[in-house]
Amino acid sequence: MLAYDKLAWPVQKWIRSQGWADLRDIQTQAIHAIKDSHDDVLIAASTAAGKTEAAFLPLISEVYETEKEGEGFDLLYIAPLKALISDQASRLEAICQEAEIPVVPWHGDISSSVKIRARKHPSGILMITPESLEAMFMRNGGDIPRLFHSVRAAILDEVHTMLDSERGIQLQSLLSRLEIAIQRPIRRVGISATLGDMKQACRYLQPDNPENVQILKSDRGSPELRLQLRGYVRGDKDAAEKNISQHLFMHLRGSNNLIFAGSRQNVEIYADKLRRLCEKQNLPQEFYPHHASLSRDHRFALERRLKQSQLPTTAICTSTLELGVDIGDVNCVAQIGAPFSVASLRQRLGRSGRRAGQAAILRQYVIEDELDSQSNFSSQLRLGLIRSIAMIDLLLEKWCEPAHSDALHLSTLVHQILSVIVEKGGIDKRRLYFILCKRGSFRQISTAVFSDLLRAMACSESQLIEHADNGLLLLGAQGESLVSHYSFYAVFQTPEEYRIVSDSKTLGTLPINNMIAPEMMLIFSGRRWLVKEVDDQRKTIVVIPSNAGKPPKFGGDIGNIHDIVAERMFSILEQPDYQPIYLDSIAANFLQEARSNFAQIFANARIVEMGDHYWIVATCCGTIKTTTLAFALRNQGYHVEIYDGFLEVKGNDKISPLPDFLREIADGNPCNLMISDANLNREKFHPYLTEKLLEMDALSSRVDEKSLPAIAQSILSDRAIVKA
DNA sequence: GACCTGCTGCGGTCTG
Repeated sequence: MLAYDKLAWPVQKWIRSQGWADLRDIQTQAIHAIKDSHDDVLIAASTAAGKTEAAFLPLISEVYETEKEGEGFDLLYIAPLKALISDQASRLEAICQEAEIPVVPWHGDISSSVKIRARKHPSGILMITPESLEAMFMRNGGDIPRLFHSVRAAILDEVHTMLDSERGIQLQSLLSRLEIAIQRPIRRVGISATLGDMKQACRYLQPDNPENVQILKSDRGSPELRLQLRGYVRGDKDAAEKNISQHLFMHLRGSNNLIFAGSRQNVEIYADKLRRLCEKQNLPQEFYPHHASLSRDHRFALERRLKQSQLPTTAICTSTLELGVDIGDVNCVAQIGAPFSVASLRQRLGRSGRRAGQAAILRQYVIEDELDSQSNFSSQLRLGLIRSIAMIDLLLEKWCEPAHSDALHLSTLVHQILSVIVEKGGIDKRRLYFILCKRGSFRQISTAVFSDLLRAMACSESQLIEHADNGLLLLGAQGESLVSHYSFYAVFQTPEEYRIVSDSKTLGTLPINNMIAPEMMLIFSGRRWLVKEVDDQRKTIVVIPSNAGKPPKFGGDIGNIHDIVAERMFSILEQPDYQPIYLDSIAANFLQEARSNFAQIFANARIVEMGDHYWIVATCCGTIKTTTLAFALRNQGYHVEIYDGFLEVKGNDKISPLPDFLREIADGNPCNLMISDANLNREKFHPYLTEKLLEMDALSSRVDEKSLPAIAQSILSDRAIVKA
């Protein structure tokens, strides 16, 4: 039977009205998989391959063909963005109109009257955010079975954003709570364009039976890729930025494009330069900035202008335009500076070349320092360029990062405990453990850790929960106050601002979303500082001006470079014969310099003594493992700076030479990995945990203790060969 | 050496 024939007639009618010549490959696959089995399904296909329709055409057909008893929603669609929900809702409405199936978008911008009506007569497709679903559990917990008993499937869009993120764990927990509430399993349908590890996504969708998830893949329709990587020397003042802007202006003007500038500040810098170039030539404006600090109206107007395609438009943006809502086809994607992950590079590139016969175009710009005798070794190795090449090559090989997935997520567990207590109005400890840990998304949590956590939540400083005489867990005073505010539903932290103080003067504020500890360097207000003290109570960081000479390498969040990317960077540095064809002459020259400097500095070794008590170490690992080693060294008294796959280490007379200490680590001697005075309060509910629980959480997510001896061994081996 | 995401219920005022 043809896939088309398996669809209900109103759906067939809609397809005919679209004038489609054929169903796409992924849609055919999905129709067969969904209609012929009850399996969970993972739909993985490139952007604009018709994934949403692939999931919904057969599911809407099923809803249409099935006689339902009583009221209740038929399908549950969950997406990470409000804009995505609104966008998809209007597309689905057209399909559902003929079948008379209601489409109900439900998020913070939807009026309460619509929600009240839908709650009164639930039916059709509920399209909701994780946070709004959380709110439903907490405000109308008793109503959950009536609303959801008839749900046929849960469709999770952009599922890659959920894997092992706080929101993802929250959503997984909500889905398992939903299944417990309606006393039966719910079929899962995941949708994504950017999955590094299909098996991991299957485990996310169905932790009990990952092998029963049908994986549907389609590469068809991935366009030809044209790419160029251009190198620029930093030069005086903003010479490089000026030259890049001029190049962008020349090549992008007159069409729709996206420029990913890397940070909000860079977005403003390039938007300003491009705007002035338009003004200078008396041309109408077509370059506009887009990032999260700009007003909603401004962002929305720009998105609409891009989508309507009437006027040529280029958005200079941060990751705001990387995901989700359809902004139409884009001629070219420019990336300034090395991206942070291959996954996000792939997602960005997916915005270009979506029309048949059109190529996707990537323009990568890299700025490197001018070298002199004082140059830092990271400049000498051209690490920005090397990382860009590594990422582009991995992109071409269709690889992207899998998520890190051993984290305990204790902050999110605190959130879910409070939410279940509210939903049930009080609950027995064993039942709570069953719902959240045994059956839910917190399966790594032992009963002992769970008890510790409950104790921390009940203690006099926290007062999140309390034990009633009948053994039930209830909300405590602080818990009551937290859950009564609407800011509770989101599980992720909006970064806190710490005041930066030097010489008892406030320099300004800095969002803290990384571990800041004494002896770390940070850049602030264009100057270099050394952190002397971190006061979590007063939210202040006391700094003093740091020594000139070495550029500080800490400021902002450290991006998580994956091990595979770091390994590829070393193989690019070590293989003189490999010459990517997409480099311009300056970039090719940078690469040559990088290789000759690498050979000169390291000369086949992995650890190099640069002077008295001063070493450079090539860890050849990604950020987590490199950071793990850095913590072990810092706790031993070394001063350590972290780079991509490298450490710069300074010792002193009182501690042993670095190779000796590495030998101890290689022999498996235990190391102290935690910095007791580091800021471990990173997530929303961390302030309610004990020191011990915080350390456990950080160890599970931020470092990789197990790999430490192996890293030390490979560094110490005479000639450690990096695999290509 | 970074970015992004989300939010209820109720009471007040205004409009037709």
